[in-house]
Amino acid sequence: MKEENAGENFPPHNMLKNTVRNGDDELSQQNPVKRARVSVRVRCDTPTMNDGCQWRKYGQKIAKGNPCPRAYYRCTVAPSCPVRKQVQRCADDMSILITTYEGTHNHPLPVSATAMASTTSAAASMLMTGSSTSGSSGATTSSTLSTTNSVNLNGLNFHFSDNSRSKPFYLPNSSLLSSHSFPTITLDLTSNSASSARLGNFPPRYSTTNLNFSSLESNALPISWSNGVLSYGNPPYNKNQTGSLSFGSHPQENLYQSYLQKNLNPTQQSLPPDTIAAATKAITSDPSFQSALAAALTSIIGSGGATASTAGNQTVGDKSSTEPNYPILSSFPSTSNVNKCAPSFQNKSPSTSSSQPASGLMMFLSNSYPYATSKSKSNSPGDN
DNA sequence: CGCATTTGACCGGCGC
DNA sequence: GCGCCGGTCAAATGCG
Repeated sequence: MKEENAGENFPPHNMLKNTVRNGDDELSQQNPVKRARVSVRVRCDTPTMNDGCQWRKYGQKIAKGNPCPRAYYRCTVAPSCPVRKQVQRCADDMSILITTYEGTHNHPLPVSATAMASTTSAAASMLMTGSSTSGSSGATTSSTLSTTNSVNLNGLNFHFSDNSRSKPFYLPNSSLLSSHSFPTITLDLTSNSASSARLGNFPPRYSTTNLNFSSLESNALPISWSNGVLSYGNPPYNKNQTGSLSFGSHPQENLYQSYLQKNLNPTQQSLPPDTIAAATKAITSDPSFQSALAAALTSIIGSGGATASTAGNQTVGDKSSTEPNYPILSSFPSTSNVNKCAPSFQNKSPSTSSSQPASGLMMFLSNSYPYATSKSKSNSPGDN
């Protein structure tokens, strides 16, 4: 593996990125053809969201068409972690924060982060599977005129679009997803009003995949937490962070894997080349995915309160996984910074963050919060 | 003192 | 071939 990024990359010796574009490298290793990106849209007034990972800002740029600067972050949990994320506020609605994750963590993540990550990865994998297949059938969607498919899962709207052949982006302003031809999944966690508006804007040609969680509500989260699969506890990493959920015995990685094995396996696309629609269907119908999704959502919330309250017993799943590579494609909205987008509670707890009650979820999803920005620092160094 | 963030410049890719 | 835009690097500054 080339971790050219290895934490050391910053040191001045390669002053020129010359040739080395890590992203590509990873890309090649992980996905020969294309790499999926997961974009998360949430209503958040804070500069960044919390996803349980540590991020280091390495750049900021003003994208054309969007008055708001786009910030670039790199995962610092592990020096060699290639994962990057871009954070940008939606020009149309400044209250919406768009975070795009790219790359795969090659280190254990905080539980709260992994939960989200698994979800995103699953979605991403599925997307990729579908996209790849689309090569032949992809036309299917496009031919229909609309490259976007949406499915409603327990109140969650999943929007899949195939962008491999069309323009990558769905927001007028942004280039946030400018991935040239990388499939992109958008998890839309904005409130209905916002998201719907936004989605409405998505022209069929946009090639992104969108997961719209716009109407998340308690009922929307059928979640299977109860399964016992998830439990709240203290994450291995962010000790600072409170809200975290952990998986009882297995890292959610299992969910992810099982999910992949069942349906997403990129290599062996079990999904009918039918396209994204099929993929969407498959993914949405897959309980594992749902669980993962639920986990992810909880994680978001959790970052806030889950632990706080329930934390009593934690089942820390911990990094049980010592596995070198996490299947995680990316982390979710996160927590890394104090500014994390989270409920107003956070205002109170500057330092750490995070103990927001689950109720935060609703807030998180539906309301906007006052900026809590302070200086963003990376989140807890994890415990490691 | 060390670490993270900020800001400007540079490089590469893509489109025209 | 030129210009534009996005993305990343790197030095400087600030804060803890």
